[in-house]
Amino acid sequence: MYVCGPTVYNRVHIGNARPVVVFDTLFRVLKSIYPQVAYARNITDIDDKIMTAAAELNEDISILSARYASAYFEDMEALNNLEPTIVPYATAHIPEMIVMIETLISKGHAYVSDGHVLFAVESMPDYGQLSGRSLEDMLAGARVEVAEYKRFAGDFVLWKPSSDNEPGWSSPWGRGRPGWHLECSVMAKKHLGETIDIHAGGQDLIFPHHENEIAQSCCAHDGKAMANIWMHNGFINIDGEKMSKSLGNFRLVRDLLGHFPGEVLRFVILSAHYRAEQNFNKTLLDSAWRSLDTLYGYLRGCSYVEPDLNTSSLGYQALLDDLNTPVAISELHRLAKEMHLAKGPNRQTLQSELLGLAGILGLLQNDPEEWFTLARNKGDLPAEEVEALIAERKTAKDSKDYAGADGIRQQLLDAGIVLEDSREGTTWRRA
RNA sequence: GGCGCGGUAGCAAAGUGGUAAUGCUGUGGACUGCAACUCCGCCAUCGUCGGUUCGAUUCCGACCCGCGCCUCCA
Repeated sequence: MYVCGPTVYNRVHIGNARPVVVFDTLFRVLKSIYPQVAYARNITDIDDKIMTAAAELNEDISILSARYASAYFEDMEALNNLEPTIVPYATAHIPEMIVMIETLISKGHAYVSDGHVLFAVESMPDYGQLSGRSLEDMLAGARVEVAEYKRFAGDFVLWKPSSDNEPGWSSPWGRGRPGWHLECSVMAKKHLGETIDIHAGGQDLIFPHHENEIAQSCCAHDGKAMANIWMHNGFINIDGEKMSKSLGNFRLVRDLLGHFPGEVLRFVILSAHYRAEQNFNKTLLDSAWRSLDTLYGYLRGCSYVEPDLNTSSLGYQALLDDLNTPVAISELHRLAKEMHLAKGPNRQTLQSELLGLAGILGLLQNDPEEWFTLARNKGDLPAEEVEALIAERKTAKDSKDYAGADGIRQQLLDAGIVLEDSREGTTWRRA
């Protein structure tokens, strides 16, 4: 499986996280079926946007891209995403890119023009198939001025020249850098082969990115399909509008993580079907958090059992059916409640089944006790102080001093602590 | 203009030709010293209008509304 990764020139937003979470879940599903799954997610570390950002900071592009690549890994890990099996970097594949360009030129699919190498889309009869566009459609909708070095308006760059102060690599066509689409074709081929099983990414990549990848790979490999299956996730909107810089409505993963556990973000993403558009807002995050609280609440106080995936369960079967995560999540609730009401050994069975399904979703990965009690912010009341006050309240309660007990409870509530009394004693959680 | 997606309860979100999962919220009750948690219950006829059908939210058509891509973009 190949998933198009980020261009590392700034912090990623929640929209960038959606394909990662969705296809990480698919990765987990695949691993539950196949002994070996090769999953590549690239890092695009050479691109004009990176060059612009580096120039603004007067910084070397390799330093800037390394910094944002590691920030990316950090953010993705916080969302419980597993490491892909392969993380290829574009700049580590320049020689292979040059080879592919040479192949395309020799087969008559690419031409050199004014220092550029361009892919001739007219040389490929099926061009546009993935996105359902004809060449005429593309010309009709063209909103950009056609660069004069192009033979045909739809032709795209495989290699472009770099000026002396721009990063570049020497090539048969002079010093330059690769076009964006080429990188993925080359990395997919090198690490996964000429025809891969699944190629995935955001919906917006269908055209032109994936269309162009297909053109490059297919033509370089004598017509072999690039991927057997293409999967595209829908967009995340903010208050009904697309996230964009001009609207200033970007939600960086990093910033959201300052207010919500990573698992809450993951839960939100998985609570909608991956192909559907999703509208992101605070209400959604809050209600996801409460849902997770409910699930962890059932688990709290249970002794640990090994997760055990029930492959015939409704939840797992739903995932096999085009990754129906909303149904899988609803099964999480069903299992948790059933477990809660179950008696005897049945309870452990249900618990391990619950954890097994949650594991495929990458949810419920925290220790239930810590989920409720771990301090999240600097000013949070330390657990020891909470415990001390609870003990104090118990003394008051035991002597029927309910006013005193309620005073302490209120004091804790003001500090963001909610108490829950039961026969076994008092537990607490951070609101 | 071309291509495409969607409109299901207050919010979110599955789903099916035979009267609609699940979560959050709200609400009635039980539990509790009071709460919180938990438990039992309640809250939708599926954008509009036609058609096909014994029967449609689910199929077909028209219309209305929202959105995306066609340019870098997850």
